[in-house]
Amino acid sequence: MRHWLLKSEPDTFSFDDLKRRPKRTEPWNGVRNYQVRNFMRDDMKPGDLGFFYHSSCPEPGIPGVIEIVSEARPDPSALDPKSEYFDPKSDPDNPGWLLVDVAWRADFERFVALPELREHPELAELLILRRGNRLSVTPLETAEFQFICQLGGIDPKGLASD
DNA sequence: GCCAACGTTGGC
DNA sequence: GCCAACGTTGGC
Repeated sequence: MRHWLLKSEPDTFSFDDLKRRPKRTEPWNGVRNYQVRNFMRDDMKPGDLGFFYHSSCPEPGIPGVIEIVSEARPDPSALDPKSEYFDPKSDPDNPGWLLVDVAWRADFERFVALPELREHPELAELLILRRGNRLSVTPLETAEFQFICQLGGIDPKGLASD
């Protein structure tokens, strides 16, 4: 199983918004970066666990755990002229942009803020902490995933057995 | 609001 | 294919 960190601006779509969705699931649309598209297409699998990350907000950090619940599939917003994610160059017969469905999985007992992530040598390689990192989806090592779960006050083994 | 970093665009 | 200009991201 792979692990992922998905950024979202909470003013636009927060972890609580995800939790309130029907089936607590949301299509992760609007990805318009090829590297992230390729992660979704080639590496993400249903059952993968990851974190929701709040960015561009007063308190950036991780509120909890999400699960990837679909294979990659075409992102309809790329073809919708009314969508803010509309891509006029998209071809309906050859969808270039993809999405996966993402489900709420668990709240952290404690919110793990960005400065706390930076404190730990175990997380030094975390892509999200790299200066200038702009990818909205980044992979995590299993050890990093488990470590951050513990910072959040939950047992990663409890997630695996489900 | 500032600014560093990086992806994309487009002229050549 | 190069690369400068431009736009966006995101922490501070």
